[in-house]
Amino acid sequence: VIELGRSTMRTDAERNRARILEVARELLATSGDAPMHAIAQQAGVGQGTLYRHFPTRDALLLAVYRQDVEELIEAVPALIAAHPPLEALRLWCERLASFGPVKRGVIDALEAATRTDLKSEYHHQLVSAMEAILDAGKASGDVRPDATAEEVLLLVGCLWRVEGADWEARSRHMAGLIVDATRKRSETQA
Amino acid sequence: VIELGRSTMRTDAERNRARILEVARELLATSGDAPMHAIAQQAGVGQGTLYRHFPTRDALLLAVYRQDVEELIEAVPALIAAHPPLEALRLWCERLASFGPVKRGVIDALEAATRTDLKSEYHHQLVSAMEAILDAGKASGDVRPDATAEEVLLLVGCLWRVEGADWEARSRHMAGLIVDATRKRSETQA
DNA sequence: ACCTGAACACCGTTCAAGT
DNA sequence: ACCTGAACACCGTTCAAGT
Repeated sequence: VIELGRSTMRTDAERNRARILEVARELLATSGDAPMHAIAQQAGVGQGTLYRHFPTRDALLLAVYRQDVEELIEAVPALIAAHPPLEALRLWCERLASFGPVKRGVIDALEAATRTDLKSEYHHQLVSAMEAILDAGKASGDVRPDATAEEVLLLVGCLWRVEGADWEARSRHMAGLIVDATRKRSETQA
Repeated sequence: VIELGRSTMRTDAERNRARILEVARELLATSGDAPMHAIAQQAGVGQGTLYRHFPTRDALLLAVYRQDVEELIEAVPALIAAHPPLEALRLWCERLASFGPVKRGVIDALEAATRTDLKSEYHHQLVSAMEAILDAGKASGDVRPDATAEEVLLLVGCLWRVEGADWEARSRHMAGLIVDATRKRSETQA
């Protein structure tokens, strides 16, 4: 049979997969390092089933946060269209930060994915998204021409690490610092 | 007997401790996640001895990189004395980056230490060191008054993550971005 | 006092046997 | 096809027995 992009999965398999993702998202949000066996048990499946759907721990983590990451990537064009570049960058940072410390696993998963296969699909997409923002800013003269997408992404990655009670206000403030780091400086530079 | 700060350790114990540190530094530089048992074996001691000297893996990591961290902290006063604040910050960033990707374990160890006991001795010292730089810059009017030591430290932490062939030039460039993020902006701000 | 190394607990991953 | 769960390999940590 020819494999279509569609679900050629058996119904029970599909249900299991969905249930695993649901449970994993729940457990990982609270404990962060929930063991695989606990996820399988809570989902009511054997460990083998878990590994059939997600061949490795990192694969599961990435799948759990895939939606968030994709949303982040897809949001970029609209942001660029609706706002001046630096404002778009700031809004994107805040959206990223808004996932909050609870979902800090996203970036860990991404980092892991980036490290294992250096040409990770998502890594490339994230770089492209950031490049779109920066290029718009360079065209309008708001963003310094020497800022690269990779390094700004690295800076933006810090937002996930903000902890504590007022993480929301503090990460917003840090987003401002990052935006200013990419801003083209006036001629009166030191 | 009264415990002095001095070495009341038996000579063999002291030699073991030194040898463990030496071997650990070596192994961790290459593999990064070298197992405890391998370190003990390579050092020629039992696992119990390893744990007698360093009660946990994090403790060992921190001890291995203690020298680097202390050097980083102690370098601050001289930098402030010899350079204008923003230049001091830049030089400090570069010194930090100069440890290179090989020793990336430093920050991992620090992060782990910070997470386990939130009032980690070194975390506090690092914040104080960064505050000294920023305060000097705020006094001279070069640094924006709203920049906090914690957030700048978070940004600086990204420097460790720079990888690839030309990591040296790229981390130097990122240090420039971070310095600009803390710079007080002229009145002609958007 | 300090050292040794077998043993424990735990976790990611695999696989023979089931349906 | 897909599922189950016992089993394997590995790693951090402990502890009874040695010197």
